[in-house]
Amino acid sequence: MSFRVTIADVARAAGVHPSTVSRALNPTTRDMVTQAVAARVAEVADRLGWRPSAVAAGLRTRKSRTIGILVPDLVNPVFPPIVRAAEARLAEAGYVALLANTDTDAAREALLIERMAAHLVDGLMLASAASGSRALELCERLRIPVVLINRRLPDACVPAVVNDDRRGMALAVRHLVDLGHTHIGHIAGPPGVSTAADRQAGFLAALAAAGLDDRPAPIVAADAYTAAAGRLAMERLLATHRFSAVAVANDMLCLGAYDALAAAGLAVGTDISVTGFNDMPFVDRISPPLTTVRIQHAEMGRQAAKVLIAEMANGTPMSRDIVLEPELVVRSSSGPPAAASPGKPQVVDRPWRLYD
Amino acid sequence: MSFRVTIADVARAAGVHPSTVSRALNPTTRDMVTQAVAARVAEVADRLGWRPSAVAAGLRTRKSRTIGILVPDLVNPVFPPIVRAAEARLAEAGYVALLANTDTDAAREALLIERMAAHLVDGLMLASAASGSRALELCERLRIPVVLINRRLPDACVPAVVNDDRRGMALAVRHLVDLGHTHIGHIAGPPGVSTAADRQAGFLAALAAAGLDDRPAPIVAADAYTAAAGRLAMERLLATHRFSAVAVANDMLCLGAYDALAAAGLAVGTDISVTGFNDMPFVDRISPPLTTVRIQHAEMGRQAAKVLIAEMANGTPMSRDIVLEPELVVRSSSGPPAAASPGKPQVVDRPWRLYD
DNA sequence: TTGTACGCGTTATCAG
DNA sequence: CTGATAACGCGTACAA
Repeated sequence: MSFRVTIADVARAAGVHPSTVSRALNPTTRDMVTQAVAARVAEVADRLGWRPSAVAAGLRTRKSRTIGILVPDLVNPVFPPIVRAAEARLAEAGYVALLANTDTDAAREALLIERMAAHLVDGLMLASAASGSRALELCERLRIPVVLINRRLPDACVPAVVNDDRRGMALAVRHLVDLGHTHIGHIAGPPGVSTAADRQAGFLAALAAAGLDDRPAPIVAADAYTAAAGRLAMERLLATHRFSAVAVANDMLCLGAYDALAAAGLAVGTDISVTGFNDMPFVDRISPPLTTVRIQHAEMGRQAAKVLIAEMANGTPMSRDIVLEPELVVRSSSGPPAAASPGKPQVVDRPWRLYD
Repeated sequence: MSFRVTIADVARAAGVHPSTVSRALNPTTRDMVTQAVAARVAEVADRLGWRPSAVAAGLRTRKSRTIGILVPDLVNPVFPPIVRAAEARLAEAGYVALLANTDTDAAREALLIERMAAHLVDGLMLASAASGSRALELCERLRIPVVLINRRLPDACVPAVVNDDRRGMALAVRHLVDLGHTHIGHIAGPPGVSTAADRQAGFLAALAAAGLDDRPAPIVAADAYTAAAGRLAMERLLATHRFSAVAVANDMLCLGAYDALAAAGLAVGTDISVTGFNDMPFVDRISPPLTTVRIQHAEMGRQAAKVLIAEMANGTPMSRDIVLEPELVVRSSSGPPAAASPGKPQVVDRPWRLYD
């Protein structure tokens, strides 16, 4: 004997046909049935403890009220706030979230998408878009509505919820310029990722706007958005260039950059200024607290959910990306160039404490 | 026309009966058909691009190859590593993870469990167990295998994967004692949570073991495992007791405790020693780096997945909890009592810098 | 407004 | 070893 009570059980107990029960219990078709019947059916269903089977309904309707969320690595603190907000919004709308980590592995990503497709996800939120990925064509073939989070994809015709990365990085550079820095370096993100390209573009544009583009800017690209890559990048930057400030493409990279600077005996915020990007949780409590570009984590998750829900309703993807405005948060990792400190004379040719 | 290719399509193309296709394609029943048939069917299925429908299979088998993970709040950095590891292990076994945040709201928790039940989850990982929660009886009624993570529940007959919280806290206290502290306070976790009770018990036991139980220990319980609650708790502790060190029940609480100490003009690690619990990501980079009890985050997620998988296979819950051994990580937030510093004379009656 | 009949894609259970 | 048949639980044209 099964302990599951089905629509047929309710129908029997209420003395009506299963179809009627279905109509009475389904909010969208309730008005196809007499108020009286609806009430009685509802009462009986409740009494019997009936619970709709999302699986059976899904098989019939080809909709699972389920959406998948793919992140590269949940342990990266940028993602939890986004995922959390998205999940909350989706839950409100009656959806359940499937979560998976791709490890930025294209094969794994494809596998996960296939698996989620098998579970008939109604939509997919991709926070892991990279240029090499064939995720999008896969989703298109599978006819799964998609929304990109945090990253765009070149000439992709799927909606994306992103930050204004150019503007955000420009904010950081402008801040450094205002502090008096004239030799500003950049640690860029990994190639093939839109945030890396956009932030680097913003960096260069801001430098130009400040009239600081007379010489090539010191730029090193990190291999990945990890602390280890950040350390390596900063080490290379220190070994090959002179600068008094570095605008870094990502907070995670900053952690490694801090390590490299510490190892070189340089004090962050006084010897060398550092700015990050994301304002991920806890960078306000590291030492020194990081000046960074705050993105709207939660709003990003909410908007992504909203876009996806709309897309699933309309059946047609939104054409325009949603661009969120970033905001500069000034903390102690940035300050005036060392030689410009009160009491120290400004030396024109070499005004900064350097690693050489 | 539907773009979905079904078992019937494959059967037609391969010239066999749908049942045969099912058997040939299902790894567990493959040996019920001829090798030749299996191969041909597989080839045809592949050529046609057949993808199994987990939903249809689930309807029939009453198994969704899906498991739910409930956390209080994904933004709390303890959880991502656990969830990530669990998801990885589950994915290996072919499962998909449904993730949801309960906000430690019992009603919301119940709703989410019901919803997941509707999706026919094969199992549930609960990281949000609190004493008031009726989650467990709900799961039992719904006949959903459960594993508890990080927290136990009194007299619950479901398996749990937890830390040895008593031992962990004892490690921290012992460390403080070894440093020379004799007046050690405790900020406890919220009532009704097993980790709070166990860690407090460990604290008291360690104090007794050190012969420091001649007077009642300064203990304040926080309302929740949040930074805000930690700050409040530390403020109350400072206002009412004397101590040179505090063993705190949780890293999150420590963040707030740091704030309270800073506001009181006390330097963590020198004026007042602080130890945490969890070694959550980034507490090694806050200022000062936190001495804390490291739990095996990833292992906890892996074990939980393993237990659940076993439980689902056997149909019967494991009887014994899995207890993971914690480890003390000493950083700069703990040091000898201020008055014991080299050069400073030891004053018997009042050897600590205090907040009064 | 309600009942009839069937399909969604798969698998379990029989026969053969 | 393979084929036929019936379910799994629900939704929905269509008919009444």
